[in-house]
Order: sequence, then structure tokens, then C-alpha cells
Amino acid sequence: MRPTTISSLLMPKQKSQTFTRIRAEVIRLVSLIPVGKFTTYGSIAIHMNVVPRHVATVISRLTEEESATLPWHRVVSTNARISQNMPIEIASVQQARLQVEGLSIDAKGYIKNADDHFHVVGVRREIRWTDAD
DNA sequence: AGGGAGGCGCTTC
DNA sequence: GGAAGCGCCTCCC
Repeated sequence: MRPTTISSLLMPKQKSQTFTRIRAEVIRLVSLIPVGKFTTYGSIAIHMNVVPRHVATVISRLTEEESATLPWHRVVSTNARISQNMPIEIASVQQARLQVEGLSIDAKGYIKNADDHFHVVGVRREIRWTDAD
């Protein structure tokens, strides 16, 4: 997108208002996940009324500062599994950090005793855990 | 188990 | 302006 208006020249980093809002909210929610807990993309998405992809997009495009300060590693895929479509080195970091925080993860990337560590983002919890255990 | 589609929003053509 | 492709996902077949 090229800056062609006065406002875009004044605020070159401003994207669409919608996505900016989504992004800020995702970051806020992630920052609220306590040590030793985790939540899922879908959980955050449901709470915010957006599609999971957008949550993933935000988290995958954090700035260096944000990824350094934000507990992004506490966000995993459905059924408490570490995302498989992620560069292995990043997934390794994520798994290591979670283990440091006291979580057990099996060989397939599933967090053990997920219910004991699941952080409910908001009031709505419409995730299917039926086959989780 | 593996692949396709989907609500949306971004980017590029 | 608008179409097509893409996405640390998820659901459904």
C-alpha cells in the first residue's frame, strides 16, 4: 500500500482500523495469560468474534519487541496441541518455554492434563474438547 | 489420515 | 475498482 494521502504520510504505519483493533485486542488477551497456563487460537477468536486465522496472523506477525515481551508461546492450536504448521525452530522454542513453565508435552505436541492448565479467555468457551483426552 | 473450504482481512496485480 | 492468492487455524467430509 503506497502513501498517497496527507494522513497516510503523517501516520505511515496505520493499517486499516479494523485490523488494528483486532491486533491490539489479541495482544492484550495474550498478555493476560498467566504463567503455567495456555489458551488456543480458537478460544481467543471466539471471544473476539473473529476467525481463528486472524488471531494466527496477528501472532505470526509480531514485532521483535512484542515477541520478546508477549507470552505468545502460551497460545496453541485446538485440543491443546502445539501448531504443526510452524517452523520447527519456533515450535521448539514454544515447547521449551511451556515446559519451563511447568507444562508437560508429549511426543506429538499435545499438552498433558490440558484441562488443568487451560486459561479461559472470556465467558464463552465453545471449544470441542470431546476427544482431547 | 489427508485434503478442501471457510467466515475475514491483507497484499499484490 | 475488483479479482485472485495467502494465512503459527479450524471444521467437515
